[in-house]
Amino acid sequence: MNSSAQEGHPISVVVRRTGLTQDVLRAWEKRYQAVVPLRTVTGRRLYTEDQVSKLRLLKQLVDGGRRISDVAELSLDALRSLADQDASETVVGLPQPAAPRASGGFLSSCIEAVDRLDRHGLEQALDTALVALSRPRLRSEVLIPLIHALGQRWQDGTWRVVHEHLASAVLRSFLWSMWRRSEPGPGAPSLVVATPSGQRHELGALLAAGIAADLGWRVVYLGVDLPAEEIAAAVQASGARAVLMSLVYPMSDPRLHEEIRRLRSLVGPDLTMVAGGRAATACQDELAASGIQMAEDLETLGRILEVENA
Amino acid sequence: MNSSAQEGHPISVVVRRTGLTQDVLRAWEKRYQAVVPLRTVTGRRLYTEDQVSKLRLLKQLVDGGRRISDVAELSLDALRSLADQDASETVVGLPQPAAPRASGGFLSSCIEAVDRLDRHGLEQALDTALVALSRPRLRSEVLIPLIHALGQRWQDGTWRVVHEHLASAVLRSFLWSMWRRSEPGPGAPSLVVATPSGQRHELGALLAAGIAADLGWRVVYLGVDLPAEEIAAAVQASGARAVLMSLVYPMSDPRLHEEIRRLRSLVGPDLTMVAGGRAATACQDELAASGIQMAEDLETLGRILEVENA
DNA sequence: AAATCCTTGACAAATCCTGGACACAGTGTA
DNA sequence: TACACTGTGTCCAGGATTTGTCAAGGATTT
Repeated sequence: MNSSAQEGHPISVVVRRTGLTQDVLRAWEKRYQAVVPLRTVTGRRLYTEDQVSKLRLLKQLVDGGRRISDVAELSLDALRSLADQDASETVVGLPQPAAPRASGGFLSSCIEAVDRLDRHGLEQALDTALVALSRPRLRSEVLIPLIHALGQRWQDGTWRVVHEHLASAVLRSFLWSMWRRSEPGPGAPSLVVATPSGQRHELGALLAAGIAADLGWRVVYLGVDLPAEEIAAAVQASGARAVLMSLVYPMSDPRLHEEIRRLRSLVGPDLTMVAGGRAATACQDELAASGIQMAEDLETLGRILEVENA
Repeated sequence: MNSSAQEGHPISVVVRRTGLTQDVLRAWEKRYQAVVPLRTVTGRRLYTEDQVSKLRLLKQLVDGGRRISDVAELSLDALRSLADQDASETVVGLPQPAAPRASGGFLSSCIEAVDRLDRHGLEQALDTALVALSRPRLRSEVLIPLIHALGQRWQDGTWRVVHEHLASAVLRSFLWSMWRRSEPGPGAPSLVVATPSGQRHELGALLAAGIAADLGWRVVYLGVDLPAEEIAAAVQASGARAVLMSLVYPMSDPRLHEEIRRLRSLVGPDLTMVAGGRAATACQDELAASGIQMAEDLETLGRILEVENA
């Protein structure tokens, strides 16, 4: 899966991706055995991907007010459900409905809920999937298929506009809350996420924002349909190191090309720019001409972001 | 409840989430055993989720004029029914007791965060206001002024489109999460919330949806910019007893009347329809002609919803 | 040679604890 | 009316624990 995961990450990478300092990392290891990384023969730490996830979760909980000594030794799963519980702060959690075993079950209960225009049901289905699945799997096996289903059934007339609207509203809020709590450390590089003028589809951008946040970026999320000048201004104001654009719909828009070119000239030739989404693959060549990297799928996106972060 | 109730919350978290001070927390524990948290081996308090809820309720009741010594030892259920009772009384009864704290500070920290394009800061400011203020006050003293400020500063050029986008995204998610968890009882009537074709402004609709949910409606939230046919279909599918529309921008749209009329004819003359928002007050007469009730402000909206619910 | 990483030990800022005192508003009593 | 009592939120002092950070001295990697 991940080429670099084979050897494990050195401590500096973990620092960047978690927002914790080296000292804290070592202190948590020594004092609570929060994570105990492997070592090279010469004693240097090598962290696995899972350990990085655990550390991110720990930081999230600690930032939320938990004591490190209380949560350090919990398992990854326990941490996830705790984090989820904290996320719904204000409320006494309702009993969790039984979790379907296969992830296909999650997807179909989502779809059925949309079918019934059952907002609450959809949210519950997503929530159960959230605690049951790892985030990459949640994205690739539930969220993305659901978004596709949305477009599909809207096109073939199975679903009305209301279905689409309702599901979008729920998904938007859900995707947002997946990353809103993650706060990267002070050294983390910033990334502006937006869609350019004419592009109205928000879910892809939110999905990408979540992935970036998971990888340790400080995400400046702008939303959809923004003129090049606005994006450039945000890049400037936030000192971003990269811009990420999601291009989905409409597929081919004459203005799109022009917008991209303008954006490139506004931000200068050195800024990293990445594009993903169906419409991006369609005009791959033009994008490449403006020095924009392509992310065909989520793994590619993850890989690009990881490289750029380093 | 969560069976793996894991570790509890340290006192600082409870302070943040209940709005009580550490001193009060300890005093209530020592003097009335209102809640008796577990302790770590070194004697630090660990509160469970249930205890936090109980403390919340206690504070609510005490703020409403009850004596802590009278309510401290009641069970969670008893407290809840008491709180319900109190709530229904204040609606009929005298005006609210004097405002405990100035809420202007919340608003200005929100605005400053938007100024800095600081998503996280804005979310934090809103979260603080959420625990400190009652929901009606939160809405009328923070959220609505903030939405107005948004429009204002966008118009006069103080803020760019990015500011507006960023703030909208945060607010949308915040407003949504204010009511998404509320689960109406089995008998609760349904209410469709949407904005008709041409109306793109979502925040008002979300605000209204929250109020309705607080009043016990089962809210079917459809989002913005929906043709009359779609709204009608949703009414049908969900068996809604009423439709609520938020009309904000654009102020006067020739299509609007037509849409409204069409919607009325599609759903039949008996369905309750309510409209609110700036654009609604502008074309009051036309709306009345279609048998639509006006909600000039949030209190009016609340009153209408309460009557219709009965 | 510069950058990265390691360990150990120590420090200081936060956080939390207890017991006790105090101020103030009602409330009942002389 | 004056006075004492009670309930309650707040404050303080003194002490313990928790936790992030730093420095020193040395090894490894680039």
